[in-house]
Amino acid sequence: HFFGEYVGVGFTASLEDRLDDVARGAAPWRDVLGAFWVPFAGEVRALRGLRTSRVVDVLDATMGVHFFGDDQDALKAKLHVIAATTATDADNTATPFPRLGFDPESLSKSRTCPSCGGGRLGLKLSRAGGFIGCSSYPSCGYARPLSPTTDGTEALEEEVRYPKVLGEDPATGRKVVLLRGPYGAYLQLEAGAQLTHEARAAANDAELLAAAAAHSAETLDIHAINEAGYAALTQGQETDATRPPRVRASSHHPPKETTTKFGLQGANIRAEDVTLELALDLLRYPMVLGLHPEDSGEVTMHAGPFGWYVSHQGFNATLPKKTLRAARNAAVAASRSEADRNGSKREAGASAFAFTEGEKLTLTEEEFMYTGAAGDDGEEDGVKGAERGASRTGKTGKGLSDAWYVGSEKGQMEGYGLSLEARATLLRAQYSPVSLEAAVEVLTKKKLKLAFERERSGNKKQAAKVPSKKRATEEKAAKVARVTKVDKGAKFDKITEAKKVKRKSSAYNLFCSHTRGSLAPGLPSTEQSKLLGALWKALGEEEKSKFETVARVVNDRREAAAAAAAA
DNA sequence: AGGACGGCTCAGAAATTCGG
DNA sequence: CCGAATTTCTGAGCCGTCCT
Repeated sequence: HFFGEYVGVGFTASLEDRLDDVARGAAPWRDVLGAFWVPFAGEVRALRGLRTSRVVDVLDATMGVHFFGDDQDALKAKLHVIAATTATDADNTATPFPRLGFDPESLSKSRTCPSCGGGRLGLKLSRAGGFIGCSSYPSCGYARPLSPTTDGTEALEEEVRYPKVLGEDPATGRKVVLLRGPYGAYLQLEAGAQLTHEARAAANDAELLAAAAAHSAETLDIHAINEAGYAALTQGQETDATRPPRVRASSHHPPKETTTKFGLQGANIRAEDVTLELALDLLRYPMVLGLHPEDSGEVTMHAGPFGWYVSHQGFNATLPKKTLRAARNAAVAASRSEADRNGSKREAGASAFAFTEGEKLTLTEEEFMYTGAAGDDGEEDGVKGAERGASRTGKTGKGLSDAWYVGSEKGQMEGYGLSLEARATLLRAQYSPVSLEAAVEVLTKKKLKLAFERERSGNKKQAAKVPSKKRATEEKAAKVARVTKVDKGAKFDKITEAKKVKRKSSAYNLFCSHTRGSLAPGLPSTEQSKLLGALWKALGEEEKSKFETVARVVNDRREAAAAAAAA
């Protein structure tokens, strides 16, 4: 519409012909390029005032048939409006190319905004590119990606509309919202209305009651504590062990009203899977797990862009998958036993989650859903497996998109998935906090590992300085043995285990370390190896026997040192 | 299978940047 | 200032080549 001539097939073909003329020497290149450039530059100048919004309008009109299924009549009507206003634009130099006003009624039905019902959908442009948005923006925030839909209805239902209000935190009444930031979806716990003094006092009293109950078996009257004073009540209670927790007046520390955020990307959660319950679970992080037994410093659990980790005194350690899985299973087991105690019906899905990958299990009717993942036989997704007469027993595993399923023994992914409710319960359990003990273990392990590495690199430097290489390796072996005694980490173990039993040095090995230094500096290691191999072969028997003698001595001493260290 | 070597990739975590 | 994304830095682990 703006450069019609230049995108035409004929234009390209004729320009190619003329360029061929230039190549043959039949036409001067200045004339050919000039014939193209002069009018082209003029058109570019003329369109300098063109607004992006106008281009978007025209794209909206012409592409509407693909995005919204606009009918041909609607398209014709719009093009008519474009033609009419283009003429007006040319005369109007003060405000060139004003925004087009399409007649919304001329547009197809699927243009109606599914969110507000009043606005019309259209092509919009953001920093990140094109998208489909509502004409009532900003009062209506509906948006969806630019993708062609045949009937529009199916795609719209799956779409998450931002901001999405998930609900309220029942404890505080603060709003829980799913938002979309520059880097993806994130959860936000809004700064709620300031609590009244009475509400704060009640909350504080409840907190104190809980603390008191945890400390002593007998229930304390919290109001009596406030009136009579802490000191009077604790008279006669001498030791730290019997002293109840410190009591502070409620009005002294009003709760902080800050918004809390949680990014979904790092936790690898899909926005459409987030329920209010899961959101509240996630917004508890960073969470205080407890106090470190050594120094009583807080141990906290966080979600970073790289995954879950625990922190203590500024020292971080990533939580291994094994630890997270253990936390999940513990949480599920706890909810199960609680349900059993209450005599109530077991929470749907709970029984399905107290498993580890590869375990055989039988699903209940509620948990079970046929997903039809394999062998498309025309069966509709979501049909209950029982209705299809399928077995509800199989091995658990993780399929595409990390969705849990129960499949046949051979893992053919017959597709006996978990119901949506069961899936939601599993998701929640997945983000259970780890125990303080587990966190401390992870932290301690990493500290030991770091200490081990520091010592090892320290020895390396020492070995470079001190001429006696043998002494350095002996020290290293001794330290490795020491660390191995206190730690049994997976990868860490591999290192220590490998180093503990030191392989014997061959005469060739000694020759290599002796000669390597005199090779040309900067020679690649593989080339060094080739050269050393050739040199070793070329070495006379007498020379070789010298290295063999040294090797015997070195190995004997190493053996003696290892025996001493073991004793 | 494993030791030696430097270079390389990968992953974890700290440091920095971004946006409201 | 805060939380999240991106960049930067560091160490682990692998590669390939020789011989035992």
